[in-house]
Amino acid sequence: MSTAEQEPATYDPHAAEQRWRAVWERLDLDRTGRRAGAPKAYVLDMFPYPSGDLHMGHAEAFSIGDVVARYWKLRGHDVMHPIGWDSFGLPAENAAIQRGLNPRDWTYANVDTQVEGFKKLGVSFDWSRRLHTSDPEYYRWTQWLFLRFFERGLAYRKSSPVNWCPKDHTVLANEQVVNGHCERCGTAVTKRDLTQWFFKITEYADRLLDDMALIEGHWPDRVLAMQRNWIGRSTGAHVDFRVEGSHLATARTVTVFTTRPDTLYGATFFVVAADAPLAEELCAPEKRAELEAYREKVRALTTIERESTDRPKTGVDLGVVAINPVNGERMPVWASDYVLAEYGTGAIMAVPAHDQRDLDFAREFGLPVRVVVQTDEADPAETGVATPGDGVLVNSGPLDGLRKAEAIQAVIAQLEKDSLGSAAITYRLRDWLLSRQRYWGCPIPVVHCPTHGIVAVPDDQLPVELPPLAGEQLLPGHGGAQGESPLAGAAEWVNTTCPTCGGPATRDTDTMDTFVDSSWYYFRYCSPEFTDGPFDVDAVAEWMPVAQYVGGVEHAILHLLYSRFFTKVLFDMGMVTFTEPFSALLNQGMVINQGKAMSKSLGNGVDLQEQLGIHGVDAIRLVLLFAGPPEDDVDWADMSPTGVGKQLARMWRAAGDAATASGTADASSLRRDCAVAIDEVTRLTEGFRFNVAIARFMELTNSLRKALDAGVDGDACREVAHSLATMLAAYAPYTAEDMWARLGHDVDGGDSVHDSRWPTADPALLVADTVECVVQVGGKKRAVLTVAAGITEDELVKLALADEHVARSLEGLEVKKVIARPPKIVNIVAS
RNA sequence: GGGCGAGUGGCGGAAUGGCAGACGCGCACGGUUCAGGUCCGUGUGUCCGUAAGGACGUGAGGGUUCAAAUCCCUCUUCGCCCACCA
Repeated sequence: MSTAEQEPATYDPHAAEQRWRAVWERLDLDRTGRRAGAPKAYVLDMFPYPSGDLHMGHAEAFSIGDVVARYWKLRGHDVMHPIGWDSFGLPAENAAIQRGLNPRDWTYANVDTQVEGFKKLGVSFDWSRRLHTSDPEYYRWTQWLFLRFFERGLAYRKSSPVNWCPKDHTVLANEQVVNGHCERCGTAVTKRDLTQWFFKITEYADRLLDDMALIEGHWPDRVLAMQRNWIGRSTGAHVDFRVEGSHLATARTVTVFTTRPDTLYGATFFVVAADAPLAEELCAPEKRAELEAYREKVRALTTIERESTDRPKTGVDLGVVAINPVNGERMPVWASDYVLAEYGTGAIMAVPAHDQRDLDFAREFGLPVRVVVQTDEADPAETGVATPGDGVLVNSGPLDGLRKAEAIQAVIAQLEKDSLGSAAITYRLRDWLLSRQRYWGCPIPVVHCPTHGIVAVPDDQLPVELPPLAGEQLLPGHGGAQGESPLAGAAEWVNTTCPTCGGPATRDTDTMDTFVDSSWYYFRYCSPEFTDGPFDVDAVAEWMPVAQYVGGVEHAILHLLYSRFFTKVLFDMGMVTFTEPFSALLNQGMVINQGKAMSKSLGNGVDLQEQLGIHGVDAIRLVLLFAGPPEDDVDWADMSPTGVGKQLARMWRAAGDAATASGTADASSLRRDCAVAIDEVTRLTEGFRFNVAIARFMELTNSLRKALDAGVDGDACREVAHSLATMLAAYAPYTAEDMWARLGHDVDGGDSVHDSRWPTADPALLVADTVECVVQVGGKKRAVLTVAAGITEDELVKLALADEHVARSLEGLEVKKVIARPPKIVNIVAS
């Protein structure tokens, strides 16, 4: 008879949530520093944007982070697990325009909702460190940091093409451009030149690449690969070409970047970016009109057209010639949009035989093709397929006979000797465009003075606070010129005095990209109340770098790259002693439904609050963790919160039964199962294999259930229930606490499972006396023997050959070879 | 076009050179129950067989090995990232 039948109490997740949440708050279990003197661990979740109430994706992400934080707490560490909000940003502004509000009201109301959501979810945050990037106390220091970057020459202004919506007459952030269309009105987006603020992240390109060695193995390879790809370091050479034309008084030197200097003798024409000033400068007078028309056409191209891959090549012959520095050959100079102004030098030597794009262009305009690297492939001029591979150099003067790599070295050496070029490295990474013509962001703390130009606002006048605008005042361009921030319309705020001369001046009306705010928030958590700087350097030295960062892969490039950049600048400023902010990174996948991202338009969203109401917090947390490896996407349609709820109830009942168990039967098997479970769950938790760890909880529960029903020694059952509850505390905090209380602990009096210690497995129990040994014949399993763990190879082989199943398989065959790996496996080869 | 990753039962997934399918969902059957959207138990890759047992089996094909889901090669399908980056 099952003891469960004598137990009237039933598992009630909702009652547990209410009860323990209040007790935990009173006990203040999650305050950083409660375990003073213990090893420190900074566990960080990517902070949320206050878009509304928490959804299933938040539940998964923060459940993962919480397992990590709770695990290290149970291991006795002093854990800092903070929370805050990335609370500047567009949605607040759009909502405020719609409702005639100030974005602040919408934002902080949503934050309050999410705070309640996290508390209900039982995430073990240290609430005392809470911050919001839109608080003046926070953005004061964002501005302070901006000014330090400005002083170091790392923040600068230049004219740059930006996304422009011709209907709304406004600048759009990249995030507002959806498939080449304006998010707001659906109009196709074009480019427009405006003066913008930039951070000089390119100056750190090499360090961003090289320092990856410090985090390799602790960050997902995928993320590092994406960053490497994004930075895009190419090695090659700069080569100087003289450009001559009747209208050019003296020959103009134009430098190109190439990764294939070995193909220099194969250059048959020269191309400059059509939208670069260089094109205009070089253009012969009689071609001016044609070039202007072409540039107009290119500018009018929508982002979609621009990005279409196999658009035919277009261009204009500029009517001037470029002179190949190695052989004096004269070649035509064209302008085309397939050469990018922002990459390399904005000019290329075209080698159609060995570059597909150049070949496409040459075929479009009937330009010559000359093979200079002999490969196995057919003639590109005939096939239309360029041959970029390795081969032997031909038609290349002194390079003839060399192979590609040798030729690259040789030609660079010669160019350097003749001062016609040099080895060079180019990056795909661009400087970070940080200004936004929006209201709800951190104001850029400079003023524009007619006499002194751009003047930094003195530190003691920070923060430059946002004026309170609301509703229609937030419309793009409101009160200002086209392409200006709504702040331009706030005359009282804009008009100020120059800090240098005291004369009339105007404030910069742009605000910063919200990625600036989020590039340093994890430093602020270390000393959130600090008023003498963005952070207390001692507190940061104590806690950072972050031991474990958890967040979505959607931030693989921007946020994580920017944060790494900020950390390196802070290092250069002497404010921190490390160069990488996040020692380890875990990217969790998304929660999808029926194979697709949950969304309102698809109508496949699953309401988190509703699910929590039905199944309870722990069942939802656990089902999300159990669904698969944390880095994979998990599909809600594949999950069974009911099933997981039953499992939790089963664990809960087992704990209750164990509390009063009075059996006396042999407990060795149960103890061994428990030791193995502890050992594995420990490793699995540390390796983020939460789904498998949960499977082990279920197995251990099955063992305990059987033991209870079989009348196994009561003390042993209680011990196992304690171990189970303690480990479960990291995964299902409410249920674990309930189990703990049922096992006789006075939680209200301060004896919480979350203050207990992770169990350790008795090593003696992990070593089994007997082991199952598989015997194979020709690789096929024929028998399973139970043998002593310490069996010798000879004994094992003897036993194996003596087995009747084995003997039968060997009938009529001759044993050729026996491979034995005692005590686990024997393989007999026979024929 | 380039880069990276993945393909295992009806489903989510385990196993990273040594018993394929742990654990769970689903399903079937039995017990308990007035009842079951409860609990307890048994079974559940496919095929042959009443069974014992056997054959086959990790996208396809080949290779390495006593032994391959796992390592190597070719192909294929899917996913993600970047994309006229010289």
